[in-house]
Amino acid sequence: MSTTARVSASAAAGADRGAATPTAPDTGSDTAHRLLEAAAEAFADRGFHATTTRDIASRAGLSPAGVYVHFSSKEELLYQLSREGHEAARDMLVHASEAAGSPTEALRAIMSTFSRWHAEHFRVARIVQYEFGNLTGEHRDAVLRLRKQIDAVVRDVVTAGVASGEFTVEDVPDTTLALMSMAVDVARWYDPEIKRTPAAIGEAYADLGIRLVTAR
Amino acid sequence: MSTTARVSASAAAGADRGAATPTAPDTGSDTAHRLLEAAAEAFADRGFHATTTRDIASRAGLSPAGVYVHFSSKEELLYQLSREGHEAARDMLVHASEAAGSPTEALRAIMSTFSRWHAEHFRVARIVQYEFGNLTGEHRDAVLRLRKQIDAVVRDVVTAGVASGEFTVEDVPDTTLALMSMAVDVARWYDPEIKRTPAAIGEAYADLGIRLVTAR
DNA sequence: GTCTATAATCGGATAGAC
DNA sequence: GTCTATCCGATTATAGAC
Repeated sequence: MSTTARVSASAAAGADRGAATPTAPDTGSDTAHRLLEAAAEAFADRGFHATTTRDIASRAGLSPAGVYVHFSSKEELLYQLSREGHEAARDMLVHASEAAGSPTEALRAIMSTFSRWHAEHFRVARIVQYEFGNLTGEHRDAVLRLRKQIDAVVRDVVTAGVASGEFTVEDVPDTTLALMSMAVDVARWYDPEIKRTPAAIGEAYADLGIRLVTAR
Repeated sequence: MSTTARVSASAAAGADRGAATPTAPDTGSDTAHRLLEAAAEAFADRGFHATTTRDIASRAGLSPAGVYVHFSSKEELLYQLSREGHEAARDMLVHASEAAGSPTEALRAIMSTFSRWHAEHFRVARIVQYEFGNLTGEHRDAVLRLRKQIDAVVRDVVTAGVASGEFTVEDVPDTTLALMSMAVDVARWYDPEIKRTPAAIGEAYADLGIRLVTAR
């Protein structure tokens, strides 16, 4: 389904998954993983700036100083979470798109996958969508590149559907944005207490996505 | 257009607009207005927690202590902005809905008004949509009531359209939420630098809204 | 690799002069 | 109603013992 901005899922996943480089943060260890989980919960619930490193440390069962053995700063924790979240979302969309036999199937797969992910992983999704602005320098640039890849996957499907005559849209980039808005906003309102399951949300949004690209 | 949750715009607007009560914050004066504008800019750009009262004060041309003559706390500033923003959005939607002659017209008016507002007033809109969780106690309750009124206005239009046979939807509350998601998310991605005008966004989203409630 | 202790700074809010 | 000065708790990050 992808054209101009084709993203190979395997290549993208492999690029930064070699033997750990010596300077890279210690994201592999058990404790680092606990810290990432603690930070994800805190950032999603209270926001990046409202979260203290003490809060993260204590949720992970460490002293305040323990954080800095594994991550050089609070922003480094945010970056790891944001990057991994963006990569997971992108890879899911690439696979959904590639497995589909038509633009209609691809759009259904993309909308159900993407909106379901925003419900199921709503904490990471909130960090991905709403804490991007707290990244600094190169981290911000790196994540921005991932965001552009994600956008391209969806846009390419819409473009292909218009080309095949399956879709009728006023404007491809604008429609792409509206499709993504529906799925992204799931992270804002989703609450694990509600009755609707992430899977049901995904099915509903697949239908709504098709409606958005279909003229009366 | 409204039924179960009818909200009279005039009554709602008048309720809290009498002569200023002695205990109420000084939202009428020039300086208070400058502070609100300064806070709106800062909260929207950097978030509530990342904004310092010193930042707000200096943007308004005051010393750090000057803020507290007009507002009792940083949260009080957030509350005024959030409440006024919610009231403005609600009143616009009520008027759009009441002025329309059919559910189709009402939905077009609601979607174009609401999405245009999220672009034109994207700073206040971001505060309304993303800083709600930083309100405390009664402030939070009061704004939650406004949010329910806003939801009811849109839901009533969808319900009326289904009743008249103009709309075909799977589920009224779920479709209402998806409609609002598209408009709300405008506040996240809108940037005054882009070429699309708020009015054009409003027109496009009126069309997309109709598509969402129309079966093939 | 984790801790205790602490440096260095910041931030919300107040006191009291003008 | 605004200012200067300041209180005082909180916060990120580091030093150095174990």
